[in-house]
Amino acid sequence: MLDPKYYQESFSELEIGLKKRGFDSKFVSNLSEISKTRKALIQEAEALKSERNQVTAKVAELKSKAKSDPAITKEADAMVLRSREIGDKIKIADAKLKEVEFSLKDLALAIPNLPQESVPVGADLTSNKEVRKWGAPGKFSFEPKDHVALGESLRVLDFERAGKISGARFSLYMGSGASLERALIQFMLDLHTEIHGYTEVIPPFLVSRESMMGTGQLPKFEQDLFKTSVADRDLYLIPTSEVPLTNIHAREILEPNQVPKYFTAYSPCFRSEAGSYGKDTRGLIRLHQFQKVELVKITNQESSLDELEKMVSNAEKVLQMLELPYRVMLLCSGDMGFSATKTYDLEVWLPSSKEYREISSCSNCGDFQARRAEIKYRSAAGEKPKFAHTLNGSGLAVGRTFVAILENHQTESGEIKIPAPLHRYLDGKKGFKKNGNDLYMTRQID
RNA sequence: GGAGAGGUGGCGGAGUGGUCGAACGCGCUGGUCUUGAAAACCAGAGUCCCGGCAACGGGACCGUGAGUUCGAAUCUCACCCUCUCCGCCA
Repeated sequence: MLDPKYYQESFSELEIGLKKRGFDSKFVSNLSEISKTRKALIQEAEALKSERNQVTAKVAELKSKAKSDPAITKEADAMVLRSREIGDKIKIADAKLKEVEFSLKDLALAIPNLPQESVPVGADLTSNKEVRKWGAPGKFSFEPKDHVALGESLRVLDFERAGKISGARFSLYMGSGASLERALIQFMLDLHTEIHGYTEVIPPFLVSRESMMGTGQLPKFEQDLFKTSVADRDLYLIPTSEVPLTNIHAREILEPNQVPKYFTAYSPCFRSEAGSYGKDTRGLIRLHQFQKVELVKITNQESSLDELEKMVSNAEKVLQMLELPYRVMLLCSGDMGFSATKTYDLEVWLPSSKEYREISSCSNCGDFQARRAEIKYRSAAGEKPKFAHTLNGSGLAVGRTFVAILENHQTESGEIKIPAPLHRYLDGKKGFKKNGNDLYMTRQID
């Protein structure tokens, strides 16, 4: 949610910002109209309430000294009648106000965050800017296979049987494949907690509608989510653990020494992928359920841009240690998610398709989510609370990291060379073989 | 699933129809005293909204929502949450 001052005072600013995100100006004029109506109704209702409060106080005073004095009793009765009249008017005014506030809130919740100054303006991904590149795509003396071919021949991925169990867009990791996925999770969590200073969390994977509102998945993107309705309860499967992590401090005021907060969590993520029929139907790239290690920060208003840079480098560190070539993209205004004010994507090199694919997305949401979820902090003891800034990023998408490792570290014989930082998690495990200082994932017998 | 108890300010805890944004205690902030600290004493301090350059004025908020009433923290109803006991369960 944006600062209401945008649609109460700074219409032009809002209009410019929303235009960058592809909204037309009719929306803004509608918003400012309703906002004016709201203010007028508040003033009307509050004037009435003020009057009633005065009358009511008078009634109390008269009654306390009335005893059986008929003159005073009569005056009090008159006051009661007057108050009743005002009360009726208040009811009408409040009802009107409530209606207007509902429609205002509806509109306000549908407005995306505005892009930060440094964000390039553009309608789609063609306007994204490459910020830097790390590593060079590997040279293969043979035709590199894609992860599906590799995974199936190694007997570590089984999409056919996953389909039998749950339908399209699900995966089954078997044996050393499952071990590798779990090792990646462990490696990422250890790196972020031990080196980067994040606190590990195991959050709920089902969340309330309110939490989804807080981070901006709802009300606009209901069709992207899986919902469960059991015993009169509506819960949503998390599309990312950004949702529970960011909501940890919802409706709280954090004290000065509590900010910034760094959280990391492993979680499965559930997405309906409605509207992406026919896109990435093969392999682990786009699934209804995938694993992710998430990074979330709750910061003060001054440092969030710096914190975003740090978060990006935290995610980059994972790719560097796993020796996976990647590039960093600064997303343009039209390609950013709903809640973001600035987003960097990390894209990893996939030799089979000879392209960079998104493996992490790190966003600064400014105070956009904090307004929705009511996350505040004091910059010093006794200071007025301010809205915090929230950031989130993948650190990394585990399934896609699995893909990148298979594809980038494959050998001619179809085995996978395991990067050194993963050895401590996999050395000696079934399905892996040692050769000198190197460790390889080998073909399994099924 | 069955039975019961309860949700009040940062915390503890009063308040059962009017002057209650809410006693009291702790904690917090500022001051006096002190070489400094502690103690003692004095003062202050919530959040949101509306108007105002501001000082300030007004409105709302005692789990949430509706209702009764001239007037609700207090009465009624619904919902949510927490806790205790029994049952079941990883």
